[in-house]
Amino acid sequence: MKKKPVSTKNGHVSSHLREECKNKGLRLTRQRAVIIDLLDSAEGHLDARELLEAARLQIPDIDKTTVYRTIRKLRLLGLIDELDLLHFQHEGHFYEPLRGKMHLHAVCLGCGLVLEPQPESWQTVEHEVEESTGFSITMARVEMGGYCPRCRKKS
Amino acid sequence: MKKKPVSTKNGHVSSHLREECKNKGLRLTRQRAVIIDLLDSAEGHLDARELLEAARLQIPDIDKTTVYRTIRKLRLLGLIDELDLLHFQHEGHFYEPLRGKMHLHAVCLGCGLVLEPQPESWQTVEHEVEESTGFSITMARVEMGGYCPRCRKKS
DNA sequence: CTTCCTGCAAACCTTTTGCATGCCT
DNA sequence: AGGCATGCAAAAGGTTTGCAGGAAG
Repeated sequence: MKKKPVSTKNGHVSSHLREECKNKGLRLTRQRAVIIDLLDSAEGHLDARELLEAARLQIPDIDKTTVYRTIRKLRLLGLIDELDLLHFQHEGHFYEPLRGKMHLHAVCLGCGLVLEPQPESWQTVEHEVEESTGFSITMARVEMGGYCPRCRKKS
Repeated sequence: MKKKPVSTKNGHVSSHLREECKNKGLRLTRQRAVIIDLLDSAEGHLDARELLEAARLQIPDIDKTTVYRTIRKLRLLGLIDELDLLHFQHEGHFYEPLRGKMHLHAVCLGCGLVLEPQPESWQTVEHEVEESTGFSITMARVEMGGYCPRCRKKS
């Protein structure tokens, strides 16, 4: 019954992240290639443990340390983003390739389904905040909790 | 991050959170009363450690376990919210009394300043998401990263 | 008086670090 | 060749759990 968060997004097969890494001068080892490809093609959101398990299928001896160090590098280069997904049934973090400045996740508190709509009206919110605070916003993470149509009917 | 638990108003005898606890049948012990009042009157955002230290000033022998257990109870009752504040220079969580359905925090990535504007346009985003996903949104957490006017000038 | 709460210690989980070896460029 | 990356072990937070004694209603 415990579902892990599921996303609707489809991963691209062509490795966008690999290119980025080369450009940024990151050494492309076998381990990194595998991790990068997993992130790039994952259907849902992966946490460190899942990433490790998936990588082990291809490199049985890969260590969690390598996973964490790779994640960190990619994060510092601004290539992936770290999510909490409201810590719904989960303590750690999830990772996904960074595709824009704003990330919105709508999490169903009933079943864990995760959708990623892109509301046009977001720009307005961002501008309004920049005006009222004087901040220059460089990134934003929006996590909404609620109930999907199916879970709403059950209750 | 230098948000210190500045509890300005001395312990109000009847706080909002205290009432809620009684209504929900939570036993009001000395330890809980202190923790609740700290959360209710805190100016910044408190994490578990700060909460413990502040509580120790009033109950020297209070244990971190009690703090965590109280936080959890309050969270499950929907009385407080748990924040990550983008994990800026910090791994753990922050807590604050739940005052509305949407919480927005703008974090300065230069100095850690946190503001909480309330953009009117938010409602539009929420409606747009509800329409496009079919979700019924019950809560939302928005965390923005950027640079405050002062930090922008330094660079 | 019963139930729920507390303190203490220890366990747990996720993430980081130190160090010697190994691999990419 | 040289420097960055890896694996292993161990540490470092943050948070939770087991248990016996204690307080709240």
